[in-house]
Amino acid sequence: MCTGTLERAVRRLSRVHGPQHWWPAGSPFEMAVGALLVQHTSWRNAELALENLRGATAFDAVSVGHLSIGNLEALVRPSGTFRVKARRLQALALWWACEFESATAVPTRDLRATLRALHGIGPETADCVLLYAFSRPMFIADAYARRWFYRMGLTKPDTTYAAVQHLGHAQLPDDIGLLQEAHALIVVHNQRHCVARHPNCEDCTLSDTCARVGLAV
DNA sequence: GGCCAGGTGTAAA
DNA sequence: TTTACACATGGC
Repeated sequence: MCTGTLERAVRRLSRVHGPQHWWPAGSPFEMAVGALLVQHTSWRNAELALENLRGATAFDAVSVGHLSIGNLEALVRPSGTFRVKARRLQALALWWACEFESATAVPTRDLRATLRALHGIGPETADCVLLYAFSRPMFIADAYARRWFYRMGLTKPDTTYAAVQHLGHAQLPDDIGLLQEAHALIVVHNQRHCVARHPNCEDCTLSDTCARVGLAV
């Protein structure tokens, strides 16, 4: 693949779908909580839980971290897997309350390892927190990015998260804004195409717009 | 009623 | 090391 091809593809996504401006939040902590609550659910459901937290607390790490598990479960319930997420959220909030200030000075690689060591923070959530809450240049190699890379002929179906991420970093500049938009655009692009849900469906076709500009889905 | 949505941890093979 | 499964709500 020629250097710049992927960057051009991302810019085409931006022209087709428009600027996304993820992640809507009032603070880095709120962004991190959003990344946790959106795990395996829609943003709509995560937002319902975020609204509950805004209504019940000042939405800072100390007050959220000191809520009981029972209270947290009730508040995050709309985001699904609420018993699991309540515990993950408590762990994140308690860490954040103690470590956020010093974490801002920690090198990205080390900070990622620290986040990954927290309960319930896997590779994708860690990278979302790094990219949106800590403004670190991370390419998020989620399922959508992996499918998109595969459909562009860049990877195989079983290419690992780490390998897709490495390719993303190799082909895209360390531009925070571009990487933030790239993640959002890749998600939106996939969600707007039937083929994303039915990869083997003969009836699924690209939208006229995307086909015209040569975008893979 | 079934499928899908901005994953992760755990346990068995 | 890989695979299977549990976790669970809300919209369509």
